[in-house]
Amino acid sequence: MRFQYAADLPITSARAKILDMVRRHPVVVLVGETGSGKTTQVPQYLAQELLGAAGSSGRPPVIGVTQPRRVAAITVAKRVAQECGVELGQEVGYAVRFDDQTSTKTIIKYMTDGILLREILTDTTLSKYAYIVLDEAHERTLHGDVLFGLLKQLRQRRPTLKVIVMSATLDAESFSRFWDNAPMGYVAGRQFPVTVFYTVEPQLDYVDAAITTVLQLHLQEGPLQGDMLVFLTGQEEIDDAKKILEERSRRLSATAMKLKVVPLYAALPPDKQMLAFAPAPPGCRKVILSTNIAETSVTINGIRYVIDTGMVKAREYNPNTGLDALRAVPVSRAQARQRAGRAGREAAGKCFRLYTEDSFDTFAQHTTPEIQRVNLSSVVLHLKHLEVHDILQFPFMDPPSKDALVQSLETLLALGAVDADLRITPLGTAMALFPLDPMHAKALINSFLPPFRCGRAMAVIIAMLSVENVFFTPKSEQETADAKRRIFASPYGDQLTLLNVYKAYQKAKKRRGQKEWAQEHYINLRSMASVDDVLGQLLELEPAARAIMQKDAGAGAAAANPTALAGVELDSEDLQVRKCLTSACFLNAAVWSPGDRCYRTAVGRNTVHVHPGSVLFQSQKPNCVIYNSVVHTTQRFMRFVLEVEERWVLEYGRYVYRAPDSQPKKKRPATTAEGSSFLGGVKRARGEAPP
DNA sequence: GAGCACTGC
Repeated sequence: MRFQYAADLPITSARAKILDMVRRHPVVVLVGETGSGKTTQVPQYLAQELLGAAGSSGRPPVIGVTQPRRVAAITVAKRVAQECGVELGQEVGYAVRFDDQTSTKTIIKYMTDGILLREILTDTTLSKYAYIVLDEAHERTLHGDVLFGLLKQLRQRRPTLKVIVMSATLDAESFSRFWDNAPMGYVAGRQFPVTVFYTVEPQLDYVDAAITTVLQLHLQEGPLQGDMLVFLTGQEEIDDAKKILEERSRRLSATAMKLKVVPLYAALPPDKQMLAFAPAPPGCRKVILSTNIAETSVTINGIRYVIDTGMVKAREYNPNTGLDALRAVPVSRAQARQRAGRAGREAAGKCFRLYTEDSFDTFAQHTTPEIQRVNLSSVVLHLKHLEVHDILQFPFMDPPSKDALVQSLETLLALGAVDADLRITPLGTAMALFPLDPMHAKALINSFLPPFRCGRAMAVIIAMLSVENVFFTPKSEQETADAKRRIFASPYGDQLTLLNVYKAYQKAKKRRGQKEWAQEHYINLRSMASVDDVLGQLLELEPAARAIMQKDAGAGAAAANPTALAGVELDSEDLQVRKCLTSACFLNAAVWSPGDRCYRTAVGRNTVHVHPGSVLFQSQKPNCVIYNSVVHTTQRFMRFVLEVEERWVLEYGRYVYRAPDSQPKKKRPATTAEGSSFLGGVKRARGEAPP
């Protein structure tokens, strides 16, 4: 393994200082701006340090470098392997879900933070690692923040483990504080200057303002001076803006350079996404209309102008209702700076902010860390599995609200993943094996056990639910797409429809016609391929989960499932699937309220509607449904809805819906203030915890 | 009566 000093990178001059800090301190915070080369170079410096010190026999210790995104882990590993003159997967490798390119020789291992989190489940002290480098820590991803707390605890048990936290933003003091005042090092970046302009007046219609700005700029700025990147909030907005922009640019004088407008958002199929990266045809300026996917996830060459509407669609989770909201909100100042930076990757650029400087000052300093915006039941189950019993005392850098933590414990208790003492149960241990939401993990485990026995179908459904964008619907062909897909529709709802789609996909694959099949039915083939990957992983993990369950049953524990609804030997697959899903998703039940023509959630009595994308949107509304998720946009919509029997919900959820009149409770109880009726209620059921 | 930011295991 040879090393190249990459003398032209800003970080090279700081090498000695960085190594000195790492030698003298257990934890170091490195601040390196975009283009500093820290991601590729620091792990190489550490590798030299290790190889220099080694009188090694046997397996060398590993430098683990985490990244928030798969593409980053893969591309950086490739580049570093090349710089070191080694074959990828030997001394330098990467590991992401479904793709592990490492070997026993691997010294530098790039990986997603989620991979390291799962490795801790099987190697709780991360014994093979000498260094853990947490890159892009400023992004504050859910997995990254959980790793922060776990590594801080782990360092007490394994003081020899060294941690390097790398961040791109200057305010790294908060990281240093979290890590007991760890020393900070700075590495200059290589970023061209970006001149920022604000509007003088606030803009009422930012989409219109964006379109006007694009056209004005296009006419004012010299010919072929670079492409434009416009940040908007979502698919619909982008498609609308594209149409208007194309219309108006057609009316430009014949002498003006042409505009090529390209949309960019995650739901776009890969071939259409590629158009945003292709250079504009000669004599043409490219305008990319993008969601915040262009903020961090992808880099487009040739951008000299950024137009920032200052808005983003952000997810907010309400622990009191258990429901998600997706709303367009102002960006944070850090986000706005990140967007502006996109204009200065190759040369000096300009950024036009469609808001006043005064309003910029009112934006939040940073985007709220993800851990404060999501349902934590999966994270809490993971921590319980790692024997972190007192979740409220876990060292979160920015702790989630107590309500959110308590609510996730209630969910786990209702599912039977923890017992009345909030200790993980065998079922919980089995659930934690799966990279799934706890409800899905429980549905999958149940499906392989009597009386359900629909494991294969359930694994397919859960795999289909855990990938995005199975259906691709261009706005102009919406009716054709809907009609083509109607053949998959199940009268019971979306989960069984997804099963039908997968069965049709498999048939098409058998006759090697899946490409045509996908095209004809407006289905994203790449999503179907990831369904196959997920399905394979679930089926691979399942025997271990079943072994835990059977061992527990053998030890004299209660039967895995209530038997009151048994007799399913004669049930059809549809019926088995519906009962099995209810046995795990009973908290996500909603009942039709004929008076006000909407559904009410069983927990919390919130008003919800069937999502327009559901097969049940147009049909007559069943009395009782379970849903996969609720998202609050213009209204609260249930996504993926399935008709079930109300009595199944009451039976499987009897520890939750245990009111004397056997009606679902009126309101999700406030567990913190008023004596925790739900939690307390289940506690009274001690000794007969839910299955 | 009419809609889905972005990651990741």
